[in-house]
Amino acid sequence: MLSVTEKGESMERATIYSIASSLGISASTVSRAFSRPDMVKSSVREAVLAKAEEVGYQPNRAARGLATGQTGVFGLLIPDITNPFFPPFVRAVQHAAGQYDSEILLIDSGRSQNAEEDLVRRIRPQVDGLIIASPRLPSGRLKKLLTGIPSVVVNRAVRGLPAVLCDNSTALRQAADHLYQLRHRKFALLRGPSTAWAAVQRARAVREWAEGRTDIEFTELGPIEAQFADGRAAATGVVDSGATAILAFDDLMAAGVIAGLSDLGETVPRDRSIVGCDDVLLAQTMTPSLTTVTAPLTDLGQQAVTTLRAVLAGQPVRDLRLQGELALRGTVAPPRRRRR
Amino acid sequence: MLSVTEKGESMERATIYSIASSLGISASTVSRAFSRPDMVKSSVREAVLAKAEEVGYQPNRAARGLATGQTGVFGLLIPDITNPFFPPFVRAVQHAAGQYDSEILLIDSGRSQNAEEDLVRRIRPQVDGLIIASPRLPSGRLKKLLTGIPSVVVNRAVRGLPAVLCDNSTALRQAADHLYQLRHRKFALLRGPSTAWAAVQRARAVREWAEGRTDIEFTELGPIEAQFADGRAAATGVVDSGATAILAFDDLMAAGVIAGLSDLGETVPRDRSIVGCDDVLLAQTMTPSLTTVTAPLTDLGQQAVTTLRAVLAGQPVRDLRLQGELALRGTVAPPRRRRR
DNA sequence: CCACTACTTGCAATCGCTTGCAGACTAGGC
DNA sequence: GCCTAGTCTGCAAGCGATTGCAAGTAGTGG
Repeated sequence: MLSVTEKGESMERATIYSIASSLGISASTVSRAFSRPDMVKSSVREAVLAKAEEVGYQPNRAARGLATGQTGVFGLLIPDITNPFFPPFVRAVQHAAGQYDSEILLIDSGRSQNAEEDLVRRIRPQVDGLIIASPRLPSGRLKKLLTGIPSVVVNRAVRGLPAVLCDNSTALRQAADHLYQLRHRKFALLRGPSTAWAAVQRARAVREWAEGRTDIEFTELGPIEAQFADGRAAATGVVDSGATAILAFDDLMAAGVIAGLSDLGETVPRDRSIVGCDDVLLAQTMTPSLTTVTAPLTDLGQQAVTTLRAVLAGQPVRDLRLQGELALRGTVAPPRRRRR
Repeated sequence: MLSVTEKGESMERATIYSIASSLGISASTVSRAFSRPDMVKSSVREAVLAKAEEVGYQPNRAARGLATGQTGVFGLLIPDITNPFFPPFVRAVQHAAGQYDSEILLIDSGRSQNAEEDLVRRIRPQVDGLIIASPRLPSGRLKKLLTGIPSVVVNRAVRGLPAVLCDNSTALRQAADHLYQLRHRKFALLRGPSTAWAAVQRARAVREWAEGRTDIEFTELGPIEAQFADGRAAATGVVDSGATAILAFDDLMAAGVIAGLSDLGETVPRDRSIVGCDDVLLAQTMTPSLTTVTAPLTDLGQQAVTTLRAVLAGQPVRDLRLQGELALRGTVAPPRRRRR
């Protein structure tokens, strides 16, 4: 009789009640054995834990969530998982969250501002907090959207919102210096999308560098969407500008430009030099590999989680600014002597 | 007094009760207005919906989950989000799930078998079903792991588990034919990791193709991990084999081989031809672009969700087998006449 | 030997939504 | 005008955890 009951119970998902009754104690004690171990006599606690292990008990998150108002889930909103910038970041976030027994709800907005708004609203009630990477929304709308939900913004600075940023202006200037020292004098900057914060920052860094010198030609092209195809299409503009040194908004765009130049019969770095930004997988796997400015994607992800947890704990948080570094690789060379 | 109460309530998150009381009806009716609209008189339903809109009501998922046993979340387990094969797939899954008002819990196992087991166990209680892509676990363990949770396996066939597969054997043979017609006679096959189902399938397809002919040399190399670095390291083996036509397990490996060949002073496709598999972003963005066999990643993702829903609905499901296609691009050319 | 902490435990309410059941109300058929 | 069959609606009991409060136990000092 008893064995039947036991068997029947073990078929069902175990609950604190099933554990409690099989141990002859109350459910509250079982609950506390997990959530407030120090409140429970150690012998009892061990018995509970052992039993839980035995029957494969796992707390019901929905029930806990209902009682505590916490879901144990973080939302992660990114504009385009297909952009190789994000996968390493997503992985880092996921791993970091896992350390704290939290899971990640992944949302891809497809680079659409409206989707960003809709999706945030949709997942808001299901998550404890939100990590939103490279949002495209104007600051005002973004801020309004994010009020009421603990969140941290990655790769974008918005006054009043906790941020984790990547600052590559120094490295970008180093890249320009490097090209300059190789005797490049004609530079082209390919700007990224105007709604992308990083694009503005990077453009500014390079522009400031350029403004300091009188012995160079400097052309700005764009805004250009951070996609391969757009980069490829931009190649003609680069050729028209006569620039021999190209600073692309990101690696994907750089790869596009290289392809576009190839369409026009040119080879990198023989005919022109180019440097990208972010050091995505692409940059390392293309041949020749791409000279670029690295982004500490893994740190970025970890810090995003750390910061979000601080926000959730009500601790004061300061914006974090991680540095990119110049990675010298195969797409930069001295300019070719040109027929004139 | 009343206004104070109202204000206080509107500050809080709205519930079916707050809506019910402000409308003078019962909470059940409000609940039904959402979950079983046809059971509610249309005038009432509209009033409820209007009020809900007004106060920004969103059902509490935890509460619903507790009552129904459904979370509205699908788990998506992949071995390595960093592998460019997966992002488009993940996006497709996420979008498809969104259509049904479900979200995606993303988990990256880091290509570890043990992690696969641990992570599945960890998220199992939090999701309605599981989509598990390219699992590395042996069939037996996998099957046991997945009993009790509705799941669909992608890119791996396991008897008794619903699967969504990508069959590229035909396209792979076409690729081999194409190389043959260009007069290649020395082939190398770079096998993928032995725990990867796709690797076994692809190797078999190519091997069968090769076994049919007596006028070729055919070398198998591997197993090789599907990473850039491993492909790069494999280049020397390729050169040693003397093969001029290379069939790589996937695009990432192919890119690695190209880089490795470049290290050895060779150029693709001048010195050797190579074809990859999957048509990941990488394949399209490298210069020259990679001849490869496409994988219908978007369809794969959608079908995975469709299949999972069928499983959840208790409908019978049949394994789905989508076809890859040969994409001719820039890394294949006739073999160079070699000094002898 | 009793009162007084300090620990442990159990009771019971609560989180917000779903749903079986029963009652109320409406409308059509005779 | 009465009965029957629908339609709608509300009541109340869950779902499985958490947690404030009170009761019980034990250890300590007077």
